[in-house]
Amino acid sequence: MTNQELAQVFNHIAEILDIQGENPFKVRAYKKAVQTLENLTVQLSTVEDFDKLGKLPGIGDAINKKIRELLETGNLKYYEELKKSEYAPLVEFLKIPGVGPKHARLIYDNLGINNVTDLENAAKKGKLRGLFGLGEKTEENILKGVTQVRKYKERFPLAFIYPKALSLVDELKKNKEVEKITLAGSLRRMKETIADVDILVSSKNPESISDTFVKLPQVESVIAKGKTKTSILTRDGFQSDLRIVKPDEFGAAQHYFTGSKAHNIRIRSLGLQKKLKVNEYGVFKGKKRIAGKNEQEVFKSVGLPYIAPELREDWGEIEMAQKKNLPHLVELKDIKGDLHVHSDWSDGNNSIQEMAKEAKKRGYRYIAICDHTTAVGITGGLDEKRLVKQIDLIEKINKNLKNFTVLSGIEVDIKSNGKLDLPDEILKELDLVVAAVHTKFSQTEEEMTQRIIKAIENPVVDIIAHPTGRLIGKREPYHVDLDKIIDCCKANNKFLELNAYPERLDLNDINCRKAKEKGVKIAISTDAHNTRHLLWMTFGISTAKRGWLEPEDVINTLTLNQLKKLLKR
DNA sequence: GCCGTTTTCGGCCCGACTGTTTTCAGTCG
Repeated sequence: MTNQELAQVFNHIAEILDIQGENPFKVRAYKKAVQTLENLTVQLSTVEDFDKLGKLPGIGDAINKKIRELLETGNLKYYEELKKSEYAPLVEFLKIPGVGPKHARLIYDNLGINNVTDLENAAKKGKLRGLFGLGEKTEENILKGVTQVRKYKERFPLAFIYPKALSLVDELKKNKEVEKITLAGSLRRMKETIADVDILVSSKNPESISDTFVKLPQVESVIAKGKTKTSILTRDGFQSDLRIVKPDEFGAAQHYFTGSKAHNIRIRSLGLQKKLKVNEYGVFKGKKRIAGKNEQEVFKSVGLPYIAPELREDWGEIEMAQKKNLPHLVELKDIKGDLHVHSDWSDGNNSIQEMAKEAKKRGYRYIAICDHTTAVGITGGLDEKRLVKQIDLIEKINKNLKNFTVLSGIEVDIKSNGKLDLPDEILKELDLVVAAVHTKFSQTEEEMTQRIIKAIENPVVDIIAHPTGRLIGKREPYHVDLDKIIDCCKANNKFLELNAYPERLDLNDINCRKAKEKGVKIAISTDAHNTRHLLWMTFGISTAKRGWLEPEDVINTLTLNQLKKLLKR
């Protein structure tokens, strides 16, 4: 049972308890445990005695015991009983915006409705109005909500949302009453998927900003509109929340609105210990406001240095900040090259020269052309003959380049038996060998793990590309024991890729951190198939930051000479 | 259910908006 599956169980428990009307703090305790489980860098199922990991935040005796039962038996009696509760089916209602545990319970207790279809019919027939606290408007909202859930139930990939969010910001900036403006929420923290776009504005004329916002061309409908808080649904199907504060409140609001929720709760608790109240308007000692103009002030008031948005998940950053031991995160400016890009020799759209020119323009010093091999089944995958020709061409291209080097690389396929798609003799001639799994994803964990280990143990291989094979929202990772893969890389002095291709982001944040903890270095590569894709490095960097990576953890922060030395070529 | 340099009991982050109400509960982030 994976951490994620454990988390799902406890989340389900929390929701059922919530509807049953349990002590809200008990519900919150379970949700806190869910957070902890989702953010762990270790798979609990692989740890012999997880008490040795030290105290896990929010997991006390009771939940600890339940986790053990789940891991040992695959079952939890308490949970099985809870699922038999007549209220259990109502958790479906919680997905509908505007419907929470109280309304779910109210509707069931009075009308006996326990599924979304019946709920929809009842709302259409006007049967909900008249229940205590429910009226005509609530019925309308439930109907809208049901449609919305069916239409847009997923989160959106970061790279899909990011440019659309920036364009909302650009539109808002046209209103001259905007003083400062920033993205906030999970988008500022650069999570790999985004549910909604949070925007924060400071202005002396909030109403004017709200008015502009609801009239933007992107607006499909207005969800809520107030003086300082307004929400819309965009035509692209995501929600965007706007918050407007006074100029000197901007920092406090920015911190509050960036989250995460768990991080904010910790900061507020730290504040409370110092008898301070922290909210979106500032930090207060009694009635006196002592901070809030910028985020640095807010952190300082609770005794912490500035914490980068990408770290604000309450997965250890507060403790590290208290010890003045925060990582110096890798930045885009540290990157000296891209170690996995394609050209028109395989399925890329641009020539080697064009890719090199664009990379140089970005300030890089090198780029590795890593086209596919034939096994991938992509037209134009390189066989031995063409690879030899490409090596020659790259040599010629390099003679005409100043302060920039094109490396001869390959994205060689790891066949299902762990052998590579090209002979070692030719691979040895290259500057860089990136190996990747593209076929037979259905292998067992044992088979897949051995397959990749065999590749890592092959002396010609340098980097394992997109190590888990997942496609965000489309394909789950293949079954692989990543701990063994990481250990094997460490033992053989090999590297793992953080593939910045927006739907991959593979390794993800948590696994990057795991690799770092075990001392395995990472190559952040775009897997670009045309010159525009080189821009995706931004998302690679943000994922790396979320994985706590520092420049020294990333091999493409090295100069060409340092890199060559590391690759022993 | 969790947690503790005020506490092993008694707290648990905080505020805006909506819809339904005549002062507030529910929901959301």
